[in-house]
Amino acid sequence: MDAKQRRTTLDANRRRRLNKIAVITGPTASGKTSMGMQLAQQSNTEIISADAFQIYKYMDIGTATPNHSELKTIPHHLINTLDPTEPYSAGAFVSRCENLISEIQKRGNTPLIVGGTAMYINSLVNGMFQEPEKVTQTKADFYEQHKHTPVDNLYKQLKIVDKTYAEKITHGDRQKIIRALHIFQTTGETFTHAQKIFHTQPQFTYNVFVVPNQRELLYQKINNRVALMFENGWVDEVQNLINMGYEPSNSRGFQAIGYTEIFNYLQPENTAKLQDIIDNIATKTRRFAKRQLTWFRNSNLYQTPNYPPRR
RNA sequence: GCCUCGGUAGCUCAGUCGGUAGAGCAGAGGACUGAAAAUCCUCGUGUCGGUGGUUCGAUUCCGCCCCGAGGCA
Repeated sequence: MDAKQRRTTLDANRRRRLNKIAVITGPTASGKTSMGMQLAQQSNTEIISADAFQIYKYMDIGTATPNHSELKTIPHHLINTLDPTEPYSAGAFVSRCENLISEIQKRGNTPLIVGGTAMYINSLVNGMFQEPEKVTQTKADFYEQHKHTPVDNLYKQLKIVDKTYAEKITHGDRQKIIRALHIFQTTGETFTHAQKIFHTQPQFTYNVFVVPNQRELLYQKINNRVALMFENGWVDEVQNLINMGYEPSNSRGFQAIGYTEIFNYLQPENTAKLQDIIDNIATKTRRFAKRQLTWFRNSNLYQTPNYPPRR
């Protein structure tokens, strides 16, 4: 390689580095939104949400969707666009997100990805298992079919067809076991192997930043924020969803922490006190944050100076 | 003042016919390839209220004291 060639390679590398798309993530209530807003002020930035539930309409308070003025100041994508009954997933996120990035760059603007759904970010940055059509189509049926099969049986089956994956997950994890079995049945490939052959490459490169935080402070912020959500009318928001015909049985949106709890609270046969519901939701949110922290801590994907703190 | 019942893990409580103790919840650690705010795995947490006595040995039995709840006055 001569000097000139070396220089062009270097330039290309530098360009690639400069072109890296920034991702801001962190546990719930860590301040991702406001940090994203601050960063976005600097140039023509458009924010893409990497969040599994802010994408739904009519679910703003409990999902901590950015408020009206924030949405007005900076263009946001993948927020308030799906009906609560519609499915959403890592794959759906990645394809939408990659399309949006291209569009934004074509406009000459800078995309900024903000969100706390670690699996979505992982999938975006590392690529993911591209589920074949036939898998998607037959999924619901297969899951329904095995709804009542004892997990032990399912796990035994999985151990026979795909020992590697069986050992990777845990014996009670019905959700993952069924998925692996279903993929084996429809594609004829073990999930372990299928993950390799159907793996998609990411279209862009990214710099992922984790908002630093301290555990105790974070838990305090969560407790305060949950209380605030109730003050801001979270119960009314859920009542409104019910009035529109949305409920846990027909809407994926209800998988977001708190919504089903409040739904149950609003049922006529409910006997629980509101304060207990609030405490319960705060606990679930803390546990969720803890899982997020585990993810950020143990993946080489996430980099922020002095992060992660051990405790 | 007297009587009764309690005081054991961060919380709610079980238990030890005397050999220094568990459950649930909270908490901690971990896994994760199209449900991921989902789903799942692992793990402890202690002056057994204080103090004296009996005993080889007391959280357990006895006395006194402190704290809480109820009752009688």
